Amino acid sequence: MIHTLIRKLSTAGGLTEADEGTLRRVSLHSRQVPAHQDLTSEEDRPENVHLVLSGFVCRYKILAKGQRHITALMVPGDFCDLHVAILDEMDHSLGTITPCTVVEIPRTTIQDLTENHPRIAHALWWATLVDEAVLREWLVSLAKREAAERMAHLFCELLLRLSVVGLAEKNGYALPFTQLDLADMLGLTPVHVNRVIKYLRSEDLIVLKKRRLEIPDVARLKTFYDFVPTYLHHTPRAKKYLAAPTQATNVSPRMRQNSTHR
Amino acid sequence: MIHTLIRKLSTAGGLTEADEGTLRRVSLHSRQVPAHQDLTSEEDRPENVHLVLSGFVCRYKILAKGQRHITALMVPGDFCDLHVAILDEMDHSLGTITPCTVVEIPRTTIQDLTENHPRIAHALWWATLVDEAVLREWLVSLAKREAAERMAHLFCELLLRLSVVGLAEKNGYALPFTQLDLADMLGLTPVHVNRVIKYLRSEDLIVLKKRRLEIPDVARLKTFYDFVPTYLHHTPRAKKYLAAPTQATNVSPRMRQNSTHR
DNA sequence: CGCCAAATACAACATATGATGAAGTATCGG
DNA sequence: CCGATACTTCATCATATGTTGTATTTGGCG
Repeated sequence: MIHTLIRKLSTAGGLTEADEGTLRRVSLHSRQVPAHQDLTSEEDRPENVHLVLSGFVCRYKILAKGQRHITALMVPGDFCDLHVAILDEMDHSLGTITPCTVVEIPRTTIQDLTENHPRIAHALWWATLVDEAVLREWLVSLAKREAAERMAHLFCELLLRLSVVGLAEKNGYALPFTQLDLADMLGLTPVHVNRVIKYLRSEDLIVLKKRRLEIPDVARLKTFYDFVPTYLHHTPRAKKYLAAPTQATNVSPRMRQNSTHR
Repeated sequence: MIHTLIRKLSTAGGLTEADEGTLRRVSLHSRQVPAHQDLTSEEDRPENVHLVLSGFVCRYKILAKGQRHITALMVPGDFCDLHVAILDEMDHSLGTITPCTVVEIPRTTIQDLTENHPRIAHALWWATLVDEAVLREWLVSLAKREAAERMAHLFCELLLRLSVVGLAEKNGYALPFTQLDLADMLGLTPVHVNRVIKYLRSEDLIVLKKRRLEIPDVARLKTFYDFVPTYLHHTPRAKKYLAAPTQATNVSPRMRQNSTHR
């Protein structure tokens, strides 16, 4: 189970076997959390860091009008809040989307890791920065990509991230989100999410049923929706999945944009 | 000049006079950079960290279609890339918006600071986390706030951030952006930025001329556009500026939204 | 098995924002 | 002081996405 963390951090660079042992030891005691439950909520001052071993966790904010927006997605192997202990209060919440297995690691343990295990410290730093890079990419998506592009982009990102921890096959993976969850990630209405899914299906760009996503031609999806995975900062090991585009067949121009300025 | 950094970091918590001296020494050698010039660009592997002493710097990405999106704004006292040395390559660029005074600090110096000056290290961590919090807030803005709200939110944020470093008066500050710059931050068209400015003016919410912004009634703007500054994690010292809402007068419903779901 | 709640699907209409183009108005170097 | 360039302003039209409401399907659970 903990393999996910180790697999992920290994892509960052060298961990020794001793390091891996340390990580295993630190995350022995996990607990199950049901779906739709908060791990921490706004204005908490959390003492523990959360590591996801299985399931999906999201970081979200609730606006004045009661709308939820999901600012980040944590998959197995991801830390949720490696950092936040430094700030006085949380400015967001963490909640499960699916049932999850989660490890709670005391701040002091993290401090020990960063002070006495330089390679682990470096790997944790790396993970934090990648998270931030993903956040920036989501920002750009919201700002400049239209709905279909945004959704395709998310699907490609997840394919890569899940591949790294062994949770995706060559062109498919379990996607346990409701359309409302997707709406709250993509900044769309549930209705429009439905429309876009319908469109992507009609173009044979995705097959989505029973909470499982298949991408028949990854390169095609990637090419047409401008997915450039550098921001994920993964090493070649993961790159084999979303490889160079084959020459792609065409996608009808509707639901795509070729405007010069947006 | 360097006071801006010290003022900002002091809001995070205690720096001793020795710490301040250290910071001053580290940032002695600044250089002038003209407007519209890159400090680093994508795919660089930068060796120096940039600290802004005067002027505005932005972090931006260029999309496949040539569009620019600005993901972050650095004002005097802000570091641009405290971190990025850990990743293999930059996934974005840094460019000046106005002429700037910038200090380039070698990575090794930063390492020394974080290893041998615990209070400074803590303050730098804090600054990094606040930057990330701002990024999340921008994400939410793009996802759920309509154009006018988004712009008002940005103006409020800048009032606070600039106040902290002594670059804003009680309800105004220099705003040296073109409408195109604003468009690239807010994820809007320049045309629409113009429309929104026109609207905010017509409601007497802002006075914007000669690259200077005045906010006649800060509380009113803040209230009607749902600005909650906790995400900036400023201590009471700064809070005096955007204080509790007085009872606010009304804003016409056009250009505002009261939908339940977006 | 069958019920109930939740999730999906779809249609019709409303609107915020984008696209384009063109006319004013600053700004700045020479 | 001039012209060139960039910026602002505005009008018109186009469209992606939101809104509302309802029907259908799915899935968990007694």
